[in-house]
Amino acid sequence: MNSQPAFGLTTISFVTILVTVMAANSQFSMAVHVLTMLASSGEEKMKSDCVAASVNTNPVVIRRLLGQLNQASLVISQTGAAGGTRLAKCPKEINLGDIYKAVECGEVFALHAKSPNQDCPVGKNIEAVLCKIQKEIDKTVGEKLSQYTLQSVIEMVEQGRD
Amino acid sequence: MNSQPAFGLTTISFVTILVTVMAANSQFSMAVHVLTMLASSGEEKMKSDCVAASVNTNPVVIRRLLGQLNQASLVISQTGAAGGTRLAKCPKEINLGDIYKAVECGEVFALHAKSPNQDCPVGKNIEAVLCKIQKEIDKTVGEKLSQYTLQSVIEMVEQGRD
DNA sequence: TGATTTGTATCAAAATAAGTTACAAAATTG
DNA sequence: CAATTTTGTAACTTATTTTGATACAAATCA
Repeated sequence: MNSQPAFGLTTISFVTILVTVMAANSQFSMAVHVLTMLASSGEEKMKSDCVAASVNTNPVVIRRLLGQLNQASLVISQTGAAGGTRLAKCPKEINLGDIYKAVECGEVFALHAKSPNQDCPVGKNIEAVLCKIQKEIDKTVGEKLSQYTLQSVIEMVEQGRD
Repeated sequence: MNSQPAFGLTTISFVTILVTVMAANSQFSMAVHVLTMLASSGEEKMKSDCVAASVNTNPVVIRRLLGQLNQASLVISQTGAAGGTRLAKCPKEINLGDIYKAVECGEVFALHAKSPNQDCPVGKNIEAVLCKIQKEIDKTVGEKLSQYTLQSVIEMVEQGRD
């Protein structure tokens, strides 16, 4: 009777290529923690076991994280006995923006899970608009995070000490 | 032999109080979509079925979302036959910062899942530091999002139309 | 050579997000 | 006022994402 018309159905195919990257959630926090630990150890290499004990997680979780930080050239690792990881640059030369980029798949909010109805004028165009906004917000977050160096984080951690 | 000392263990109890809030991920995107739909309908109330058809989801998902937007005084709903939802203010008076606040539990990155080791000088203090940074980043995101009004989103959606 | 440590694959578990069904309460319509 | 429609919510299921654990090869050192 007075029922509003639903839009026509659209069939959409997705081909999902799953690269098994490490998940991304509290990883930024963990990464900052890990790098702060490495900084506190100076030139000396740290083992994943020791870092894991501070972060309170499994050494493998730390090693996966270090893998990403390594790819971003923030740390240097060495295998074998007496192996371990140390910072690749000094704490003043690393900022939180670098870390965010290194670990995040990098979006503040997610776009629609399912594609909206393409037969609706709004549904057809909203995704592109949201995508544009998303990119801008992420850029803003990156810039803001870049204002903090790892050195400044270390100083804040030290001040908090009682 | 030369194994670095692990920090002592700390037992931490969690009491998780689960308020069944709607989850928070692509909800901001959905919320913007929903409000754009309502705006396009002007004074006239829209039904959750119709909005759901555009977003390509279940009407209940939309109603849950509308509940949050209602609490934030962004929309007005009416039950019963000939019921539905309309905007509570005009699109120029709603900005994306308002919407973000309304739907998000509101953090760009998560703090540690498990509390870090309190016997480690870094573990003991890193959370507070990250929390402070998190708050500042969220503030920045809110401010940036506030630069977009719903009206401006509508205009962008209209421009994308072919 | 033997011990140690990273790197990575694979599996398991937990947490989170999204979707569905069901139904009471509210409001309109005839 | 009875029938119909629509929101509001609870309860449940399913899917996806995130985290944690085990296992082991390759690298490195003493």
